Amino acid sequence: MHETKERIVGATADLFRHQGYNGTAVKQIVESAGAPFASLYHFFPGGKEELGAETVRWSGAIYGQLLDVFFQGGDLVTETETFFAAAADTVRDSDYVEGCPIATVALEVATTSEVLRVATAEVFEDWISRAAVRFVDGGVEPDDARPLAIAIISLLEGAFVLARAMRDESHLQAAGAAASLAVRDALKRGAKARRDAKAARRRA
Amino acid sequence: MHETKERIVGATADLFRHQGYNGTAVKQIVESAGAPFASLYHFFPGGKEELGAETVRWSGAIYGQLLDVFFQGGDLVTETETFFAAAADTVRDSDYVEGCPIATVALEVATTSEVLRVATAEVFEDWISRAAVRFVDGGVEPDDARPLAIAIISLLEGAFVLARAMRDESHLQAAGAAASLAVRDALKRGAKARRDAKAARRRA
DNA sequence: GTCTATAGAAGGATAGAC
DNA sequence: GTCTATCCTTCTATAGAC
Repeated sequence: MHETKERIVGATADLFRHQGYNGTAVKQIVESAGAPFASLYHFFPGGKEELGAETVRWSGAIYGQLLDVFFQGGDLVTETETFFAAAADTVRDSDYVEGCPIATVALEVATTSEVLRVATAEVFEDWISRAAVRFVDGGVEPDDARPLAIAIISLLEGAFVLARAMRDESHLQAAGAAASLAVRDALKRGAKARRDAKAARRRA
Repeated sequence: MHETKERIVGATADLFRHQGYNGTAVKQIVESAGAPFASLYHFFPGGKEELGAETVRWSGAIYGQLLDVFFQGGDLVTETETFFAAAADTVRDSDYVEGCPIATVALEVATTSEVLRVATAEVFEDWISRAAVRFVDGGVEPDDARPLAIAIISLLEGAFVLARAMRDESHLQAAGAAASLAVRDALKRGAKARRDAKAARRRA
């Protein structure tokens, strides 16, 4: 990607995460990116909406990689707890400015811009299916993996809302405990399913 | 409350839930409320921000009553599942327009308006403590009640984000299942604590 | 690809009559 | 408390030179 274009997207991602889509002005973006105003419309002929969609997909991909960083096929329970602890640290250390780069925009545009809604939906779908794969690797039954991924991501997103509004990281800890419980439950079911399958094979 | 003022707040609440704070223009509000433009500044000398704060508190109180409707001291697990099922119905029946009236605004203003942030924080605190009381009534240990309430509300908020963005109610079902699990776990701990206390009394 | 300037619409807010 | 008109700012977007 062109250097200036990348700076613009990066600056936009920061601003979206802090203020959302409607709260971020195009002028503020180019200023923050140190980019010429005309460059924005050169790289994004579709204007703010096109830039917004690309930014959503870009930061969605960046954050999606975090799932790969935290879930590496070790103990799923520990990894889940570490994941939420890291989120708690981030939100606190940023003085409750940093949260999810997608959620604010997603809620703002869900009913007002189909282009942007689709972009946020694709990011969430990527996160969910990516997490589900990791969970299966970790011992969760395939049928349980997607609902579990949805629950984990919902807990994270919801806790970010509470934590940022109330300026209190403990919400992410409470959500992390619930996530840990959900993972343990899914692993228990996975272990039972494998035992049952083994017993069935023995009978056959 | 004065009739016109109430109409303005009600219309603002609808618009906030659908488009958020920054996405809603004051002109749109008075138009939607069928109210004279000047009335807005008569009732809310502080302008959009004051109106926004009052709207957040008003719809927060309305939605808080839903907790009392769904959690009436019956079986907590059933009540939790009914609560999430109702949320799923609402979001689907509204064609994924209706979600939480606070979350969008909360994320938008968390770092840009202290007045509005405090309003959203107070609503969330009300919801959490209100739910925690209900959970204790239902058999959850006092120390477990608040974290459980935070987890339940996080699940609901996060699932609303996913459901609206992806136009799929199943996320609320997955979140509801996790909520149900968390409640069952808390009830198990509550029952055990009561057994232990009983045994301790017997020994004494 | 970048510059300056500006159009044109929409935003929040106010004045002053009634 | 409500009416109409309007101010000023900010916003997105474009024009046209370089």
